[in-house]
Amino acid sequence: MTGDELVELLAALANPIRLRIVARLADGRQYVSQLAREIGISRPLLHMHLQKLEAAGVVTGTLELSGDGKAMKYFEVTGFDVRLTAATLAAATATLSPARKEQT
Amino acid sequence: MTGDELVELLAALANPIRLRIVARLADGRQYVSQLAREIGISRPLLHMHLQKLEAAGVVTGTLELSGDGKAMKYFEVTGFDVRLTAATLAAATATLSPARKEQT
DNA sequence: TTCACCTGTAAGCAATTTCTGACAGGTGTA
DNA sequence: TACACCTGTCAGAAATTGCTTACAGGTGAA
Repeated sequence: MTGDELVELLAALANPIRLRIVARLADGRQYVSQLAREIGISRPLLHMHLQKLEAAGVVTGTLELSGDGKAMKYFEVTGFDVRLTAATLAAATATLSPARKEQT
Repeated sequence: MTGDELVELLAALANPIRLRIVARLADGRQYVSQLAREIGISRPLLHMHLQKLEAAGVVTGTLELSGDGKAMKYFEVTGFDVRLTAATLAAATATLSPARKEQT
């Protein structure tokens, strides 16, 4: 995992709502609308959070057609497992993309 | 570690500059001005980042008087060690402070 | 005194993140 | 047709974060 990917992962998890999403999905897969109801947030907001979690590789979504023909997008957690230590962070930092200042 | 503390820790580490700070300090303690020069950022900016890292418990700073009487603030990494898994996150999420909507 | 270091902080701006409300399209049932 | 579900997206407000510039005070040496 590169330093940039690690930053993205940490940023994705550094949010109470997104932690609740992960906690809920750790108990089993769920589709978007129902998940929004359970967590108590609006569907567009949940959509945004799920995008960040999926981009960071924390969850994955699959669009399925339920028995009665409705399109349902189910999300579930991936098997991520990351250890945070000064040493592991230092190793990841070595692969960070360079800081740019006046790079046009 | 409570859910709120975890969020603070993740937020503190979810930044390239702060990762570089941790990586540098993992090699040994250093004082603020020198650290700013080594990383290549301004001292006020470094000060702000160090505050976040210290608030999250990632680093600690001690103000010392060097031999020639100058006040130097040395920072070093703490021995943090956190594992990120759907299960560990779910456990921490259980202790999150409640989401407030219209709590005046 | 002046210079070179060290520390901290406040004001203001730019960029990003978070969130709401409104919209659009799909299927199946009454 | 109308309603109840499902999906997605966009525009704009609100809040937070990141960063720069400028300032303040300290010590020791020339």
